Amino acid sequence: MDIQRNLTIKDFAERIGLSTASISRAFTPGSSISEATREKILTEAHILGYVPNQTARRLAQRHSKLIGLDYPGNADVLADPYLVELARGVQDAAQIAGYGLLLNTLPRPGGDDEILREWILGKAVDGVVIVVPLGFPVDSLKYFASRDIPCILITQMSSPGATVFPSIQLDLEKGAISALTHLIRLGHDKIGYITSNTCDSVHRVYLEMMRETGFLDTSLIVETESTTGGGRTAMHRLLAARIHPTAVFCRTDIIALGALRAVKEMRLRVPEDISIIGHDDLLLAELSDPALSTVRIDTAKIGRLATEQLIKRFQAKAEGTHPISHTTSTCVGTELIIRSSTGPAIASSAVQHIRRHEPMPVSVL
Amino acid sequence: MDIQRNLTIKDFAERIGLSTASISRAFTPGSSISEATREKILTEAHILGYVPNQTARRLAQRHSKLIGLDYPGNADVLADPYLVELARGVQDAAQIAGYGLLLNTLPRPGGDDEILREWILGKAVDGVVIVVPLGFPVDSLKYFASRDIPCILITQMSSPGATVFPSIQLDLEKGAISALTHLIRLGHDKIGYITSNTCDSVHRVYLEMMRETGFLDTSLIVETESTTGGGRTAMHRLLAARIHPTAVFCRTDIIALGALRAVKEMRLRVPEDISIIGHDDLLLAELSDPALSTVRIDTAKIGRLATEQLIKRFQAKAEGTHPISHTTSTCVGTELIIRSSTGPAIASSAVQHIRRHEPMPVSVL
DNA sequence: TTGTATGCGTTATCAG
DNA sequence: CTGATAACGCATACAA
Repeated sequence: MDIQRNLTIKDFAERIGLSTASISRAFTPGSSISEATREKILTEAHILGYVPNQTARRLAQRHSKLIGLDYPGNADVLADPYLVELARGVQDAAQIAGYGLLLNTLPRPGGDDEILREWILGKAVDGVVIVVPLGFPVDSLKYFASRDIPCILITQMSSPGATVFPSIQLDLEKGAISALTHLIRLGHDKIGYITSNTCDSVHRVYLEMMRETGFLDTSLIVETESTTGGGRTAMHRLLAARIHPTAVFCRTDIIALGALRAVKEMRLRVPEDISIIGHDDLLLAELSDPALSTVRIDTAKIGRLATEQLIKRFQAKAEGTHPISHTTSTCVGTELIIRSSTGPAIASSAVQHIRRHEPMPVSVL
Repeated sequence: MDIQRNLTIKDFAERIGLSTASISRAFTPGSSISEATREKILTEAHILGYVPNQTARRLAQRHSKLIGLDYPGNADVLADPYLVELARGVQDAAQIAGYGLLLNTLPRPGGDDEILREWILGKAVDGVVIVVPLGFPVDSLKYFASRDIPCILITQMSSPGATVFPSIQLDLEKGAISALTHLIRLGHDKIGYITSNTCDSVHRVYLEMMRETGFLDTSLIVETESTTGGGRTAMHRLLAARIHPTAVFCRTDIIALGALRAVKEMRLRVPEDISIIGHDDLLLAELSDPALSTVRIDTAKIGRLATEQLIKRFQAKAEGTHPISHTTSTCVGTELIIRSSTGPAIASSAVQHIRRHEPMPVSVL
């Protein structure tokens, strides 16, 4: 019993003496076909190795069963643990619903949204999850809003343009406030801030709280990219200054990990000499030494949520119903996680002048 | 100038007074069309928002421009940094070549290769990269070898079944030998081994070298899953024994990170009291404290290599030429990276009896 | 170089 | 419930 290499629905139908329509129906749940013939077709199919051609199916059904994940501005999605977490949530939800996930990880010649054009206008995907970095011109996406490929945005709360698409909004304010309050209560008054994003709500919260408490010192703010290298360099710069902070709030755990390393390189202790707190609560956060205090945000869940909502939308569309508003938005909050990298600011003023060694040699660049 | 929602090639052709064939040709590099008309068509298309329907294209061209990545046995691809690295390489190479990547991350009802069936028999993908864990019955994949969807295996050298498909073979022996030699030269004679895989070449090398040197003690071997939790538990078990190792070789960096944590929980120092060496050289390896000595393997490169070879194969097939042998296999080796988690076994015998404190409280379970 | 007509493998429509 | 046939949107001989 040899298996034909290219068994089409027509061949298969002839082989078992039925019409192509019946075959098709056997593979379509909920279609009018007797259980007996469906059973027969399915077993025969398994024996002969017939599986409906997915591409043909998608063309006829006018959907691709594919979802796109786009992160405008950040090309290296799989290099950023935060985005991997997010992608994981999206992938899981997509696959559970029977959808495949397409990633956009490389910048393309012809602009960032070249692939979005291809996806949406070319109907390569049924929907797109767009992770919008703050400061990104959401209006540039308006072009796509009029097409019939649904999109959902993952963005920060009070971000402009959330009216263009439905969105999952991250409410980072409370978490940021908790983190800073935590440091202030520990007695810190020189609180540094290392960030990869100077125009988000976390940054705003930092500025406001520092102003309110009178601790604001803009020389304690360093902008860098969200890599360990960036965090390390930034922290070294903070430590090199005459007045250096006794606590540092890092916008991402990745930055915090780099900062942690820099502190160790200067032979200072965390949290005795300097407290460090991160943001995101990556898996790594718990693993570092000392374990990182951070602001937890369930990234995978956000991805899952976005995807489920997206799928719900174009399934509703397929059924002709539009029960979900076009500009629905769901909010997801954050939560302070206190581990071991933050502590009281007792001896810090003394430390500041005493501890000044050569940095340790760094074996790996 | 309104943009029609569903602009098909036919509509578009009529709009600009040309045939559908010309439109099609304009979007097909290397087809016989005058540069003038192509130019015109492309600009008009951009204005009117016409992009060829990908699905229809794929059907007509009989390929999906999609590649599948399957990891039989491990469902949680995106939770394992090692596999993420691999996926990154695959994704990059795929996207550069204009292919999308489909991941299989969830176990499916009806067996592990259910989705492989769908992919290969349903021609949902043009090719599949299969990451074969050791011990996996490669023969179960033979069923797919006869189909015309090319597969490539990523597997360990001297793994059976590499003749079924072309493969990228990981040569882990030299790296393992280097790692163990490194520990032996440092004076260690009680070398533990924590692994997630008891039937691979690393394990074999460990056994052989321990036998040769007369250091073999099977009570120093612990099997666990490749998670930090697994590594931690395993290390605690080793430390609880009467005779505990002065150095431990961990099969993965993830395990090593967990082990490192366990050592710290017992208030022992790395590498003064216990040396730890990992395997894979994840990004995290360099970040840990102390930085992890490990066996480097360029995982992303392997993914890239596999994908490039896969794409080359079905492009050759499309052109009717078969320049690449069906059982080509490429070897990729490893390299020892010495950082700070390994050191001489000087005081270890003393330590063994002196240091026995209560374990530190563990804040996070 | 261009246009015409047929095929890609399935689904959906409409009779029976 | 089942079968014939027209879409689905594009690519590609083939003819012009």
